[in-house]
Amino acid sequence: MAASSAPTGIAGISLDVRQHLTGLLRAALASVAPGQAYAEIILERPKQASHGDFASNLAMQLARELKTNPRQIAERLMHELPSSPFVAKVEIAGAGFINFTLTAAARTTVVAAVLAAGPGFGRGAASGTRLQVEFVSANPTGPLHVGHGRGAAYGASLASLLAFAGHDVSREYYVNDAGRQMDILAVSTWLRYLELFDEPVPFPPNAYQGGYVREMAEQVKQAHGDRYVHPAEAVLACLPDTEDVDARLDALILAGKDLLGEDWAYIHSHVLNEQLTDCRADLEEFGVHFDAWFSERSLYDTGMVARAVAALEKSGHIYVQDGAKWFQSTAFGDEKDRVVQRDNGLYTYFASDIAYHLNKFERGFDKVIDVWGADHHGYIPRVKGALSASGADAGRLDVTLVQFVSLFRDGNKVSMSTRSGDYVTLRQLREEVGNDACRFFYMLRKCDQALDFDLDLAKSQSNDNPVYYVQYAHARICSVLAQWDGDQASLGRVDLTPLLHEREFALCARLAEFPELIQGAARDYAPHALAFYLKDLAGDFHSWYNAERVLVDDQAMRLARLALALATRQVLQNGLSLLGVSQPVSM
RNA sequence: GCGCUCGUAGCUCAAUGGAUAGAGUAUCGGCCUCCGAAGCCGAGGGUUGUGGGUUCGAUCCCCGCCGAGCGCACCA
Repeated sequence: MAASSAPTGIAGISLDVRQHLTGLLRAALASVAPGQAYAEIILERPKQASHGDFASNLAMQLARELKTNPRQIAERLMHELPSSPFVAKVEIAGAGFINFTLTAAARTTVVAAVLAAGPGFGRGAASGTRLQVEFVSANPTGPLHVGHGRGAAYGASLASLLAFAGHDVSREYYVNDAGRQMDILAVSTWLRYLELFDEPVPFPPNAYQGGYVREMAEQVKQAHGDRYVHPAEAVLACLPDTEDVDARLDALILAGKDLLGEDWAYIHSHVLNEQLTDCRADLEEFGVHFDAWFSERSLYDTGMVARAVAALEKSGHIYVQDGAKWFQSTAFGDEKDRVVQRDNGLYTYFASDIAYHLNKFERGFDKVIDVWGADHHGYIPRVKGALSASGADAGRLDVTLVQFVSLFRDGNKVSMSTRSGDYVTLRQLREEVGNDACRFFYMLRKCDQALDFDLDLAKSQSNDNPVYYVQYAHARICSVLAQWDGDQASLGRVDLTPLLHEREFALCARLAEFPELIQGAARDYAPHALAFYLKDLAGDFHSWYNAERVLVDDQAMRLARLALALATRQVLQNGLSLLGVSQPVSM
């Protein structure tokens, strides 16, 4: 067993103590029930300290097959367990659990392991799998709002988590720079610009209302004077005689393209650049970084959209009806078939999205993860269907839905309409609550849970925000280390046997849990689990720190406790940095 | 109407099919001549929406019902 092959004693066992115990159980199993020798052996960490460090439900799982009382099976398994220098006690409890209690040395050795690995403690072995996480991908038609903020915090933390767990991760933002929405933003800006020259055209209710549109119009005026001015009458003359607001808006876009000619492209690209630059800066300040910004328009420019549709056509998944081309997504479980090319010849957003996802797959990712707003859930069957129809493995696409954020101010739900420009931006939220609190707060609920965000509460009670609780633990450790003023590097080699209190064992157990927590949270795409873990870790630390003094006179005791504090700080740092939350030395 | 995501303490939220369902907050009671009280210790607070099923065991898996949010475009 590991014990005999580890001459340095038990220093190396902490990371695979689970494996070690599994080996013991496997040996006992082979003796008790040879026919079940390959049954899965599960070891979990009991929630209650009195249940030991690890528990196995093996006996209960075998009960049915062996037609025997679980507790009897457990007794026999326990009797056949090989002895181990790491196991202090084995007990049968409850319905038939086998509970293992480790020796003191086995429980505290994690401290040395943490200090030896440092920032790498908890990092998974390289898996060799390439993942892509695409998130935010908001239309660059206005400032990011608090809903985007949740997607940004979730996606960024998820990507960091997956990378730390051992995967090769690429973070991507899909820029919708080719659609009608961008045209609407361009024409909105142009109309505001015309107003500045006293050529007022009634501003459409379904155009972008936000103040940033007026600001962009002002910028254009400053930079180019009256170059883009046309008489209001000329614009109005293009309007159709209809009450249909969408038709009127489309007519305005056409009027802009006709009257401005080549200059339309300038307005269009100017507003795009303005919004994209702002979005990028906003996210950077939020600690959210991307490896790639993928342009939707590039899919058209390179002919990939046309090729994707043509391929589907060739494989017989497209039919023509009412002048439009339809993808037969019902053949893949969708509710209805979907248009990929309109009767006017223009491709739909769906068409470019097919091309985009095929492109992702062509880039060789083993797994493509899309983080979408929950309102896009109906979109999943058609995208997966299109991938399947194109001969791709739709199972390589995982879509994670992030539920809505409802904002409350003064007890009232804040209406959130991008079009009306009436919403709280991510930037405003960050300024009110702070980046750290924002990032952590977003992570305190799993993504498929709707979030009620009370602005007043978040603001007035920011001191009660859990992020401070975790950061405070970090600052306290920094403080005590500073007062000790010794060589921290030497703490990695100290004798840990003075650590004997239950609170010290509990803290050690929490530290030892970190690597498997990382793996589990990465597997489940659940960065919130890390936030909850850090809260628990900080709690275990505060509880211990309040009960036991670190800087005691006894040299051996002092060093052992300093080592435990330093190891705790290391794991706090590793975890907080994955969530994009700072680790202040003092607060 | 159909589909997706949900329903857990007064409130905000956790819980790889496991043991007495946990934290925070709020309420109540304790702890600073002592390394940071943004902290700690303790108390009360629950028919996990509801009715069935699966099994040694269900908050978790399956079905019905009730309720909430979202979606059901030749918009993105």
